[in-house]
Amino acid sequence: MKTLRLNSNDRAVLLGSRFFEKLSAAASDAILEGAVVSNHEEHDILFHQDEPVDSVFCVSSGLVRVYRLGKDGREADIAVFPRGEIFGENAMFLGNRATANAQAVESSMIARLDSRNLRRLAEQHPDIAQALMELLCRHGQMAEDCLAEDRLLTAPQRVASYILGHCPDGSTTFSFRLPFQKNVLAGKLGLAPEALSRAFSALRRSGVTVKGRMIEIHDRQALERF
Amino acid sequence: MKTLRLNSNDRAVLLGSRFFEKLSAAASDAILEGAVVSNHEEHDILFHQDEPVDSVFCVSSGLVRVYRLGKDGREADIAVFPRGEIFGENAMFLGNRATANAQAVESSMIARLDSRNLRRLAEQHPDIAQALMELLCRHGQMAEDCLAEDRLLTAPQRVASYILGHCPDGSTTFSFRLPFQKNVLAGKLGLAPEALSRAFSALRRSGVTVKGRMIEIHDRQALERF
DNA sequence: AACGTAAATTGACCTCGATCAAACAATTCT
DNA sequence: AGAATTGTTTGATCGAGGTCAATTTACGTT
Repeated sequence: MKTLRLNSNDRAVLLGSRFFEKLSAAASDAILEGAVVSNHEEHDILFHQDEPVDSVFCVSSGLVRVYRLGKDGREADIAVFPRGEIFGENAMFLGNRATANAQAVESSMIARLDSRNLRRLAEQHPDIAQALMELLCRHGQMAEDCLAEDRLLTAPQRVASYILGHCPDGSTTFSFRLPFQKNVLAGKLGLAPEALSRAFSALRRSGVTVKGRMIEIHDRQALERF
Repeated sequence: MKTLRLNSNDRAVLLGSRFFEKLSAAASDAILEGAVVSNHEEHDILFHQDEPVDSVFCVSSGLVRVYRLGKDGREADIAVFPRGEIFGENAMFLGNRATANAQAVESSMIARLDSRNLRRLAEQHPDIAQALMELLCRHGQMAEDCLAEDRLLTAPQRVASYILGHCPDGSTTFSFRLPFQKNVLAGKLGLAPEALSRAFSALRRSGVTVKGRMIEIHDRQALERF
């Protein structure tokens, strides 16, 4: 695993992300100043819960899973971050300790921004502070959404909700490719892989076709009713 | 329900809260400038999901439950806020729309801070922005903790974890009074009241005594092992 | 194309917690 | 105090989803 400065592709990915979109080029440059990027193989651990962490992380390519460990060794996914997403920012506000584990789900390029630098910039530039607040808020919302879905929806309903989240508003029929293995989707939805599989086959009766990673929806309404 | 300016007691409660603790008196005064407080009866709804909200809320006295509604009418608690806690700040960053419902669990005094004012202050004062970021982070963590516990722990384990959260570090034996009805605790832990009841009786075998709202722990280790 | 490995599916079983109903306890009200 | 209301516990039943084992399918490699 080598650590390098960002190349132009890394920069482009990060700058195109939600976090940077409202920031000026100058502000973005200041944040990325001194950032490094490193390559991680599938299953590599990026940080462990309770470990000191003095960076904020950003997925330049690949996929990262953030999860907690139960004392029996079972794992609970908190979030899954695809290319362009920032994660690990919580440690910045909690004594530089990670509150979860992070693992590369596939071979990934991970950028690291120095959190001291970011904190200093946030003090000086209200728009950076604002961007950070929006990031924290989005991540809080993600967790709340997840919690509410876990508590309110059955497995097939959660899967239906996930699919609908990928459906453009107007269309009644559409298809898309899962951005990761079903494995990972199951974890993200808080399900065992077997349960995800059964959920898909339950949805088949409502016009959902699954072939490998391809998902086809034939009747949006039926899904919404589910 | 009358709306008034804050009295000295309200101010004292808010200023003693986590959010204000690191802020200067001047900063706190500026935030509380124009704040109003109103009385709400048990079960009063403070705001509904998707409704426009242009305040940040603070519990001056009483108890507030934040929850989402499933389409079948079932409710899932996201968080419960006791006296001194701030809530509803998410709407500030999401187009002034509430992402959940909030309800007074008991007769409560609720302070309302103007969110435009707060946003403006955060732009001008880095320490206020910092306090907001810490608030957002704590609330995000709360949701993540909850999610992880839901996914990793059984009902009795969640209850044990809740009890241990109230146990001072050193002591092996101690007791405390539940800060709200079992009803509410059940919701907070994502359980039906019956399940909470059964969880308590399962813990009885591990040295937990429950009499009304009083909880007594006789063997901390046993609880931790559970 | 064929092989080997890893992922996904299916079936059988079992546990946990939701739900419904009823008994019981604790408050509040008169 | 006694009645009425509300909260809590207990019992019985049921269904959702976890786990384990056995296939089947998909995919990367040669």
